[in-house]
Amino acid sequence: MRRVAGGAKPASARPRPPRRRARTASSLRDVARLAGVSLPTASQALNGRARISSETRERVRQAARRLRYTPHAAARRLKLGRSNSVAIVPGLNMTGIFSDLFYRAVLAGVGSVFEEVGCRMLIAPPLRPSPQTPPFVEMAQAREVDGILVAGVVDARWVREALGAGVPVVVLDNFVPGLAAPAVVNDNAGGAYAATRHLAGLGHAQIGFLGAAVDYPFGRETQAGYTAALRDAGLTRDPRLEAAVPIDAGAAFRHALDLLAQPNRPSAIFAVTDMLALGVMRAAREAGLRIPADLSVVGMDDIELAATTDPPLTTVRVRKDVMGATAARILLRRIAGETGAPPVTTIANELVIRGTTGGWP
Amino acid sequence: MRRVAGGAKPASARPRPPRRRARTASSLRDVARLAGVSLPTASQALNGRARISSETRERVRQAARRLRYTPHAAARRLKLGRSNSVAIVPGLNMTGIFSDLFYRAVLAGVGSVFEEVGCRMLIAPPLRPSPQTPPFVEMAQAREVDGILVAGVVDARWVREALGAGVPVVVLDNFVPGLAAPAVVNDNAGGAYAATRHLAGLGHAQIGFLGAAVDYPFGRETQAGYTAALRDAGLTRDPRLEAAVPIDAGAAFRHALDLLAQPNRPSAIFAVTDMLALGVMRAAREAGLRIPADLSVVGMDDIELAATTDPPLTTVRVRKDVMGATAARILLRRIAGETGAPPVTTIANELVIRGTTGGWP
DNA sequence: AATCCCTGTCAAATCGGTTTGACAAATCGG
DNA sequence: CCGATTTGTCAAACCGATTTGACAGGGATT
Repeated sequence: MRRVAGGAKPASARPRPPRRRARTASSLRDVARLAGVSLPTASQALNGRARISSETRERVRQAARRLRYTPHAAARRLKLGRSNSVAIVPGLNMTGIFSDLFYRAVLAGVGSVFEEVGCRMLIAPPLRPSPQTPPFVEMAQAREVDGILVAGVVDARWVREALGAGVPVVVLDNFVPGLAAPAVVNDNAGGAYAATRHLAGLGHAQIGFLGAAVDYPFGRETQAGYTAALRDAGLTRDPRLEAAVPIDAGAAFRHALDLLAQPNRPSAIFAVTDMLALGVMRAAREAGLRIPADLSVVGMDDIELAATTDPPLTTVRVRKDVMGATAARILLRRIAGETGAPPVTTIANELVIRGTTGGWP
Repeated sequence: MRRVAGGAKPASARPRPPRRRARTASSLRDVARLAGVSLPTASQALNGRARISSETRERVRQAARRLRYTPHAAARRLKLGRSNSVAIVPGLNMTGIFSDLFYRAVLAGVGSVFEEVGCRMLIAPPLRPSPQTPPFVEMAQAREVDGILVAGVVDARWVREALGAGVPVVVLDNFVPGLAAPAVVNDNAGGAYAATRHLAGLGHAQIGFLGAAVDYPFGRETQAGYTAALRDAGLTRDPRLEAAVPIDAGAAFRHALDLLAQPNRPSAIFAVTDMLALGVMRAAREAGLRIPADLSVVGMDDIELAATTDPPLTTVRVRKDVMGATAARILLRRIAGETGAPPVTTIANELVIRGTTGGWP
């Protein structure tokens, strides 16, 4: 190859120029130099409790301030062995960390706690029903995070893998028996029971149930609460009044239309989430039924929306923020080395009576 | 103090036992040892393109697999100078990263891009109107993240500070002129224009406007679009038909009641966000007006909710996911060193005509 | 005056990787 | 058969901090 005078940029051939860094942040070394002390002395002056004369300490502090010194995060992490951050893992039943009205509120509670203690929150890619190792496990193995908070349904196998890497895990809204990770759950059964008892107390005898698939604990627990309430109220179950649907207002709408089209239609419906209850309300409008005169509706969750529907929705308020904050605090304790957390913490909820429930007949 | 025999746990006095690590993850050194090669050879075999015999490479790979080796995140970051992660900063106008219907959709778009390239998302604590240095600036100075994505309103001063630390910044939904950080915004003026023209085209002459405070660009831009559309349609502005309100359905409800109580009430209202439009719809019900027969309503954003109201809301669809994804891609390019991004990227939106708008009279 | 104990500072090791350059062995061309 | 090149491996330096232990100098004690 002919070399053009001046060089056809043999960039890779000659030793690369040291590429002066864009605007290199100052390191502890710079601070030490400016303060006229050695590097370890500067370190001690800034955060050590070692024997440093107050005069030196002040000099180092000023130098650090002048240079806008902030310790390099990765360097500290490497040396200290802590990353001061946790991973938030959206579970299999979440559509996405930012796309779920329920978990969003839970995570607000989580966030407030971690923010308070200065712990970073890393949003892990949402779980997928694939046999591949999910990213959060690799994050654990890479010690990228000090702890992991899983929100929702997760394959126990991966949790064990993460625990095996020595990183504590707390599971939100999903108790897996036998797992060495504490869980924080809502009292789903209790909530369903309270909602159903409320309707029975108003005189309803035909109480419909719009539940979730029973292959998730949530589906089973709400089902159980509903059934127990019927029994305690002296009512008999009628399978024609019950349906299991995906958690989706559209699906609820269609199933509710079916329920309401029956000759022996329910006079009240308990839907296990507010989104489902919204679908029921839409179906009632469609069927020409007035709420609550012709049909009572109770939801569960108390998403913000619930208070502004027409009429406002009676619902079981799930303490989403408390769930989140509790899980966060448990995780922080685990990270700190404490082990004495109960395997499950159940958060009680509260019936909020608004405008969609009324007496019958 | 009397010491009880057996000791009142002088825990802090005696040297803590070395606390053997829970189950120490394997390091590259272990892999090298198992494979019978030196440490740098193992490194090269796993990810270098250097001259390693394929036999050795395979041996190292197997050893790594056997030991479930995952490189220590902090160590790589320190050496490579990249953290492979970005900070998401909730702006001043966000109630919280998880509590805002609009930004939530934007961030879903952001997330999909970063997830695809394996870039971690760190949720920075939300900005507060305080003079203190916000955490995201420290994250930049600590090189904790490679880039910063600010969602919403932010003090230009802090953005400059972060840029000064050499960390690229992209601002979402808020263009600050003169800032060396590219912005991605919605065409607010265009959307307001389209909405207003739509109403004018239906024959409405009294078009009300529920806007936002004009001290944010969003308020000014929508105001401008509304005004221009009136002018182009040959209508005259009437200040009694306009109101500026906080972005909040409750506030919209109250202001809309006032607008509708006037003798010369609007026959149509354009509200600059869907949440406001929901408030207007509630106010119309309260005032006994049917939609769209007595009052047409147009919103803006097209939050999920908009399609399920009764009747479904006509609105300006903001391409929230596109905004997010675009901003993410621009940031990635900035991180890679490219500088040729336009200072503002405006995302066009689209009028979605549903059931809340009708002809007049 | 000799010994001892503090006090304040710094040299050196470490965390777990990546990268450069040196070196020995193998291969090649003439 | 010799020098040049290529190939495969490893020693050493480095990223930016923290922490341990050594050391010099000054004051108190005997």
